[in-house]
Amino acid sequence: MNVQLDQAADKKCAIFESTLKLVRVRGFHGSPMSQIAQDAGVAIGTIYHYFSSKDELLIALFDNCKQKIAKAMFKPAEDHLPYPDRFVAVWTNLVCFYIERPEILSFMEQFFSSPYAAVVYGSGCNIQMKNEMSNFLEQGIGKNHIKPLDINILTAAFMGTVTAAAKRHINGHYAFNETAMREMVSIIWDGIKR
Amino acid sequence: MNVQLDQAADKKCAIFESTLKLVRVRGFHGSPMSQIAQDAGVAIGTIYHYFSSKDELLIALFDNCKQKIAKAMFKPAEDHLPYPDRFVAVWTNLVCFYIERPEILSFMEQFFSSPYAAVVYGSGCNIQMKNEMSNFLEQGIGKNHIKPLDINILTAAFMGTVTAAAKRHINGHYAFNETAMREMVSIIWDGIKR
DNA sequence: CTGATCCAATTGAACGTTCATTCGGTTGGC
DNA sequence: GCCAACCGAATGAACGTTCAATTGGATCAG
Repeated sequence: MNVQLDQAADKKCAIFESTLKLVRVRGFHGSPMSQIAQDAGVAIGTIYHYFSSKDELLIALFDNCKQKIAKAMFKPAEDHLPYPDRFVAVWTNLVCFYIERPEILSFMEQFFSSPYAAVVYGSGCNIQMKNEMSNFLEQGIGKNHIKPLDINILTAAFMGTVTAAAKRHINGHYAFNETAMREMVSIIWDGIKR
Repeated sequence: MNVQLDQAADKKCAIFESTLKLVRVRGFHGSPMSQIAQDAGVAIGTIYHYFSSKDELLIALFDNCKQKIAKAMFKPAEDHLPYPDRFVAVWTNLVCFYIERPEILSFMEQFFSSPYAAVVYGSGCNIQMKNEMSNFLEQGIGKNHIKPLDINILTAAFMGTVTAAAKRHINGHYAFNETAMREMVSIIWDGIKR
């Protein structure tokens, strides 16, 4: 039973990874189910056993990525760092995660700037990540580390700089080493700190 | 002759606008040539008279958008504002432009996070916008208004905050009025100013 | 242990649809 | 009469999805 579940999880995982890989280089557009299946080493029918449609596969993959992102950002070991250090850590964690897994950044961006985004905005299913991020920033305001700006402004500044930095690194415009990342996170930290 | 050119320009323009409209709500994926033609009020064959393929249409549209963006950002009337004011103006101009024309933001984002981006990165065809933006920021460094950070870091911070703010406004998460925009541009300005 | 039964997991050929593109024909200004 | 602009039915390829058939592990009666 356990073995079966693991096999099923493995297959789902393989389908997810193949989808990420293909979507990054070919777009949603150029990633047919037939190629996803071939790349994942399963039959087309198997994908439809786990996901009722291509749309559902992409939405499930989106949820899966969201969880991975949240896990990569907030590490228990860093929970009790002084707030400014923790801010730098969380920002850097996310940039590093995106740099390590460019296909996830690409997928998330394509997803958000596509009609699928409506599915997510419409329902309340992105509450989890929003809350974790919002909580973190609100905590900073509450403890007087951050100016009392609207949470949306803070979130936009945070996420905007993260994705812009990661994209620039990935497309080869600029190598964001440790120094560059510290410089960049300093820009936003200097801008929002009390 | 002049009339003919105008008519041709009108048709190209109609095709561009229809493509933008459709791509925003349906994605590249769900924007068939047949629907673009119908929405633009031309025959499919007419599109192929102006563009040799769908790919070429999308790349031409990308270039067209890039020019519009550059024009919206840098207004001659603001050229001689004190640098800090001009910085705020340029940042705000771009956010406002994207908010007014969400289909252009959506198209650019989809374009950049799709395989088409490689076409653009590969050739040197985005030199113009890069230069205008780079010049502006380098000018700020040269005149001691901005910290001497790498131009890529500055550009990433600038563009990242712009797109994040515009996206948040467009998808209804938060209404970026004049006050909110000033608060947000202050974050990055405080972070990079000398 | 044996063999009967069951069903989730898996397969890929087949189906109908939709797409990008083509091309032979029409129009209208010069 | 010429040619660029324009048209849209026709074409063939590619796509998402279906489904009848197969496998193999789990369950259990005898």
